[in-house]
Amino acid sequence: MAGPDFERPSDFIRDIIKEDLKTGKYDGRVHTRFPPEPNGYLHIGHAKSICLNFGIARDFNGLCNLRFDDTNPVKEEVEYVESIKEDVSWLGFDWQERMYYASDYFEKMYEYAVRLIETGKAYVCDLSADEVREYRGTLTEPGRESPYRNRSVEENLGLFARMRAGEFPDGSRTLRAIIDMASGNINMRDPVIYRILHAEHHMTGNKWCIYPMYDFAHCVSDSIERITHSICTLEFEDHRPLYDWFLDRLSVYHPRQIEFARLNLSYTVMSKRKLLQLVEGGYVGGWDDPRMPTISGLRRRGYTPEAIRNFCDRIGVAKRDSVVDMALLEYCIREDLNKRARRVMAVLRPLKVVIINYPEDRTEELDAVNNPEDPGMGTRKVPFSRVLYIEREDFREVPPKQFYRLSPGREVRLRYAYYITCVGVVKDDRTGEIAELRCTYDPATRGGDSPDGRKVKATLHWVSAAHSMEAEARLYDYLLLKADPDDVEEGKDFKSNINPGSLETLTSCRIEPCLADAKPGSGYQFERMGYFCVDPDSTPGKTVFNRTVTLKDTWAKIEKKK
RNA sequence: UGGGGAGUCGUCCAACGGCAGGACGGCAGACUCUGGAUCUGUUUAUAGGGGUUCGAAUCCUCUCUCCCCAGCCA
Repeated sequence: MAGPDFERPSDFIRDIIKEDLKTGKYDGRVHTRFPPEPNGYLHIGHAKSICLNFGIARDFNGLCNLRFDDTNPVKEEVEYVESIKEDVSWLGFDWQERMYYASDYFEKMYEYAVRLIETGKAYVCDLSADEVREYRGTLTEPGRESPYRNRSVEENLGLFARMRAGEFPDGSRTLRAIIDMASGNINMRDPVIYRILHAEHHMTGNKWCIYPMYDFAHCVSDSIERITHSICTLEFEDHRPLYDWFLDRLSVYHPRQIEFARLNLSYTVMSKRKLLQLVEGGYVGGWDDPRMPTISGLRRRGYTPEAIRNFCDRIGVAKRDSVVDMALLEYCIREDLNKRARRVMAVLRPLKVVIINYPEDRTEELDAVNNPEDPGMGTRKVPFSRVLYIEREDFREVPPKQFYRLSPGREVRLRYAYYITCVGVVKDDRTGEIAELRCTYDPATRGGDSPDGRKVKATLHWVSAAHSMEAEARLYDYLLLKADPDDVEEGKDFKSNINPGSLETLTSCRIEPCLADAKPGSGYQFERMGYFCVDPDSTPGKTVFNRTVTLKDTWAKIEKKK
């Protein structure tokens, strides 16, 4: 895969790896892994981790595994496994034959747990969940040792085997590590290694009724796969001593855990819990709603893998909490689409224009450039006739200062067509709304240039009324009104910041005939309006477009300032 | 008030004892058959106090602020 189109800066993780390579720590190997739990959809924050892990493997000639961290059967489903696989490969990464499940290692993990018991490092505890909590102590007070902590190895072995055999109900017993109930690090206060869960697992079915906890399963999985650098997010920093403790007591291959700051993006939310609230509360249409920061949402919105990868390269990797500006994500997709998207004319809010000096029965085919950034994309023919549509916002009966589009008496250019001058405004008798514009055209300006060299200040996009097709456009705006969605009044939550105008649906758009063959997923630039892509909701009768992102709009900015 | 982390332009990331730099955003201008794109200029930062040093964002020290941890979740 091609790298970014700018020099990728190093980062503290790559620096560590370079150092390890220099000292021969892992015999020159670099092996990472992306370890999602299949309990939800991937989002842009996961993309950061995917790009980091797979990117490091690529940069250092190493390998990156895809591993499903599926140790909690009550939350995990195959549906999520499928969507995660789709999203990772859509992003452009390839785990080759190395797709694993933590559940692949359940037998090995059981053996390792037995070994811990045998070496006096683990015990079966009969305390209930509530009691364990009570015994754990608090952030400032040490915990107390469980009364079951001193059971004999034989008794522990017997009890653990019976846990596996299904002799005990859920929650009645756990296997715990013997570490230090007075540790300032609460993770070290005899953490649970196995719990009893009589639940069907998406991979192992009913084979198991005890399941390992994350801290145990994760380090063991990394060790089994001979991962060199186990990269995770900051909240696991406290867990590193435990990660190291297990592998040290087990005397097995020991990867190095490195933590980095997760991605936060302004004007959106990233936690699975909040995303789920948006879906279940009906605030969005689903996990792949184009307003969602999920990979599937971004894909449907028209984002490309290239743009997302480039974004992940640009945001960098560090250990400090941060919030990346949504404007950077938008910059990345504009940058990508500007180079590749075919230009096309589409009128979102049509205003009828009659060219009164143009023959009624005439149609011309005008040449239009498909992408000025890439001449190789060629040209196309656009039909022109007496009755046209232009964008309603491109006409003002009383033009404000700095508005230099169409108004009575003013001349503008219709892109690739002619100069036209507005000579009349027809209004609806009842509503007073502008129903139609009367214009004249200058036949000498065919193609859009005037032989006498006179200038016009504006160029408008347009479509021929008779030749254009109807389409629907869905215009998206930020899902949340505030850059920090959690900035709310006392007693309220982020949902009070939901943007009621995050979706505007336009059903009477008029599009150029060349869009007749537009396929779902394909992206276009609607000249002057933004980048759009075809939504899967499209039917043969009506194409539905999602606005991926607007173009930078200087006029909109001027108007907003007033 | 326990433990673990982190503080650099508005935002994100660099600088690893030697001129605080880049990107995005903002502002201004040039150019333009997209008020797009492109190009140019510009704005603004080392949390605070002490110390070491010829020289400190970087080393030491004290202080302050922010984040994470009390699931049989990951």
